[in-house]
Amino acid sequence: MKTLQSCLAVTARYLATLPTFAKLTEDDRKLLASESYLKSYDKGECLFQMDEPASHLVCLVRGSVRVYRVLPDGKEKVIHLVRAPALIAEAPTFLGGAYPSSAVCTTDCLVVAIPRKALLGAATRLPELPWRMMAELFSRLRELTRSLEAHSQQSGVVRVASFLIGLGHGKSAVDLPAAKKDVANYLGLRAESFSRALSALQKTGAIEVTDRQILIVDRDQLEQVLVE
Amino acid sequence: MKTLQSCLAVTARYLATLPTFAKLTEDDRKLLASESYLKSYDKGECLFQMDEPASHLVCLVRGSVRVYRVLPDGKEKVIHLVRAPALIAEAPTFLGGAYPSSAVCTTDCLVVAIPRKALLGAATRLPELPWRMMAELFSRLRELTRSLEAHSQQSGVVRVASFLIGLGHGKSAVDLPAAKKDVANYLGLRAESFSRALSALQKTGAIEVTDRQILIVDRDQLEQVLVE
DNA sequence: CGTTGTCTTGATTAACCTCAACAGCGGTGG
DNA sequence: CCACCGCTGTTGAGGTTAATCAAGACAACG
Repeated sequence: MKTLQSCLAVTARYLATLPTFAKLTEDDRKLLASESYLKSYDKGECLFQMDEPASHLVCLVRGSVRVYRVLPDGKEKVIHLVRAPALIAEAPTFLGGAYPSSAVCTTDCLVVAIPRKALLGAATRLPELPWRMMAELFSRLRELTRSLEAHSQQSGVVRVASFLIGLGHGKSAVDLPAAKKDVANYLGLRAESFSRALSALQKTGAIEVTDRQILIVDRDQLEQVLVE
Repeated sequence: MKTLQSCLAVTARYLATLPTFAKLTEDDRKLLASESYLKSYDKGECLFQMDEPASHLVCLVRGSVRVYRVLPDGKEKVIHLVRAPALIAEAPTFLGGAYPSSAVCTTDCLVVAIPRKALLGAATRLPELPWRMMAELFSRLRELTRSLEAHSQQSGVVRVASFLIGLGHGKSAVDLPAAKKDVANYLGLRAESFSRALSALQKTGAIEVTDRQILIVDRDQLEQVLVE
């Protein structure tokens, strides 16, 4: 991790890429930026660990992050695969307490870290901020709900297909946001099963796989998998 | 559903049983109560349905509710099994939009329904209210996270055991909060598998099952199941 | 008394996990 | 430069879990 020296304007510009801060005035963002830190992380570095006090709100402005929990038996469960731009751990930072999960970079990352104190200050100055945070929380809640539905009702191949469709937002070439074993874990599969699911989809001609890059060759066919 | 006539004091008393409103002054609760409705529902009645506009916050003060989503293929997934006292659908009511799920009573229920308008009014009068809502949301988020962990990493029997342990809060006799098929669905199991899991636990002597009532005979043994 | 819905039990099947072996790749050090 | 290592990913064989299909017990109810 390296804390970067940077003028306020640059940090503020980074903040503007996040939906939560996009609608603030430039001055408000600069004020927030003046109390924050711009940091760069290498792939594999840890942003924070489960049970540490939530001292900073992580604004991921470049890169990808794996958010996971360690279970009593030592196994990991990947909860989110986050890609910039996104907020991480806004709830514990806002409400106080410890991070409920750990986060490590799956690529090199650029982060604006907003100290809890600064965030709370901004929240009293800017009454719309808590509402935006709440909306963020709510959409996170819905993501988890969908995830839960998928885990308990759909087969592995279906989960993989719907994950790929959601990943591209309509584009036909998508990069997996993390190593395959982590994507597999996120989808509730073993690495082996994920690998087999990808081969199966490739065999039907729906997709083509090249390392971490997936080409959606036949979207209709891929969507067909969902309803079977 | 029957809307009850009731003096403010009674409705306000009901509100006081909910942690979110417990710390308000009695006057604040009465003001909120004056804009709300006290309703009784029979078992099987519907509180609200997915995709309806979220017009009311449901404060469940007596009874149990099953919150579920209907998937594209028509199947249901039970998201929460709620027991009074509890709030239901606070996020969509607070933030606007539609209910993300449906809710039906699994027992006769008593509810204080707070219209969205009244809730927003109270939120501006009482600045701590949004924070409490947010905390509520956050704990919901954590519940879902745990649920997700359980679904993807633990076997059926383990999920059942840990559900039973959590249900009792230390008590040794617990009532299932819904029909077994709904509990099964909540745990990500078919009714048949849930039935078999209960028999298995009963056979080891950890629990005794009588209809919807579970007696935890040997808690140590039940907890032993979790780590195997 | 038939109907309906819930729950249980048994037999079979399919999905996924586990274990094991191996290929490819990047890094490290002789 | 090559040998070695650790890590990721793929593939195969075999085992286990839970879903599925089917049948029937039982209680609630009109």
